[in-house]
Amino acid sequence: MVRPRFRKLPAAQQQTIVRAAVEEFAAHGFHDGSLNRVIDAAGVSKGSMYYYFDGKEDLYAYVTRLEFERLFDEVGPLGLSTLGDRDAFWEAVERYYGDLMAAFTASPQLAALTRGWLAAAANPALRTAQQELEVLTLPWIERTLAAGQDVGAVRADLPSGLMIGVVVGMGQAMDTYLIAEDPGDDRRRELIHAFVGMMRGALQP
Amino acid sequence: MVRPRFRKLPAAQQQTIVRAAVEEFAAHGFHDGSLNRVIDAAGVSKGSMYYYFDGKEDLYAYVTRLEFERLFDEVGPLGLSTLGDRDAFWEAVERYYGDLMAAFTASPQLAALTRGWLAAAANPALRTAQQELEVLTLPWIERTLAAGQDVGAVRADLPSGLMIGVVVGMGQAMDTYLIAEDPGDDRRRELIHAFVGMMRGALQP
DNA sequence: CCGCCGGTTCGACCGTCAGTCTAACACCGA
DNA sequence: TCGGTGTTAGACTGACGGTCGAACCGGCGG
Repeated sequence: MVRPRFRKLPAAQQQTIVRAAVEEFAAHGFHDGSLNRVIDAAGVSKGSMYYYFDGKEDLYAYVTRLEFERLFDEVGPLGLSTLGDRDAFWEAVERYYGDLMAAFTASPQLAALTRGWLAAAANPALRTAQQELEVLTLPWIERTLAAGQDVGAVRADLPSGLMIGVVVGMGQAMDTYLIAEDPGDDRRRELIHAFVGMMRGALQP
Repeated sequence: MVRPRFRKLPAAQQQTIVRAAVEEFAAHGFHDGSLNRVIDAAGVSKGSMYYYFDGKEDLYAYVTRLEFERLFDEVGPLGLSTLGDRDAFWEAVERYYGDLMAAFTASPQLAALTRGWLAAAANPALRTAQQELEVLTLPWIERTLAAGQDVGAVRADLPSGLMIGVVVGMGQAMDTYLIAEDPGDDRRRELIHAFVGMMRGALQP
């Protein structure tokens, strides 16, 4: 866990460190990202870095969480309360997914960080960082699925753990495809529509 | 690429090295697996190892491919020619998936290696190993999807690259779930049935 | 028998990594 | 001025993947 000392640092210095770390991890992922390079880039000594953070994984979890929170703040919540029927639910999901993808294309660095996170999340070396971030994302997915079940848009006969896994796996595939192909706006909308259609096919009762 | 010299070694010594590498990578994955430990366990010098293989990634790709080929040989092909209608196609897929999962539970080491491979496949550091193995698996998935399209069981309005990605992503989620939960035989059959149902919902026209 | 040569084996060595540890520093109240 | 506390610096450790030149070995020509 990030030490409270770090939060007491002048905002500018916090920003310098966080920015250097985000840049490094977005460019090289967790494994190939170098803590030593972050230290050099941020102009801080190794001793200080270890005085602020428990280690590389801690720093990674911290900055990734920071960026994800920024993303979720920016995109805003999925308006779950106003949903009446199944179609409305899936339309809301599609809109939301489109917003997320737009945020990713607007910030390639965030997209790279997310891709790296998805790629590395299964690695046991990141177990604690993973748990820290899952606390942020999984309940969100779970709530969304539950809302879909409330309006009869999502099947309720399977363990939610399995459905969450499938949703994450499909989303990861879609993200990778969209980032790799980088289609125009129209084509992207089209692909997202088809993709949410696939998700609907997989999840509806 | 593995050097031809390695194949000229006495079979026993090849096996010693391959076995040590499989053990190491199955236990720790690619990143956290140590080439030095493989070298120690196999009782071969570092110079010789680098005389046989280009490096760690090369060794990993080689032994993983070996294990996958063994798996595919064991499970055998999906009988595509005899398929008449959609239901028969999806039943064949379900049978095949069940066989794969049975092979995994029979050989936890192979399951661990596969899991590690799926987890690490997205990492750019493994690009060449990834391509080497995709040559083995992707055409197989592609052919299966094409056979499904022939009998009208799989939609034909999406790029196959996207569908392959989605299938792999869903499969990965299912594998992870099954390995983590380790249900009994009946429950596993049940879950696989539901899972293939989800896949069908996602892929059918 | 020697000398040589290509294929093979060996392990010391290199740069880099994440992480540890101790000495020094800055500030503050007594 | 002195001790104490919070902070910074960077030398150091062991392990990593990878490189390299020396040594070794079997066979062949002289």
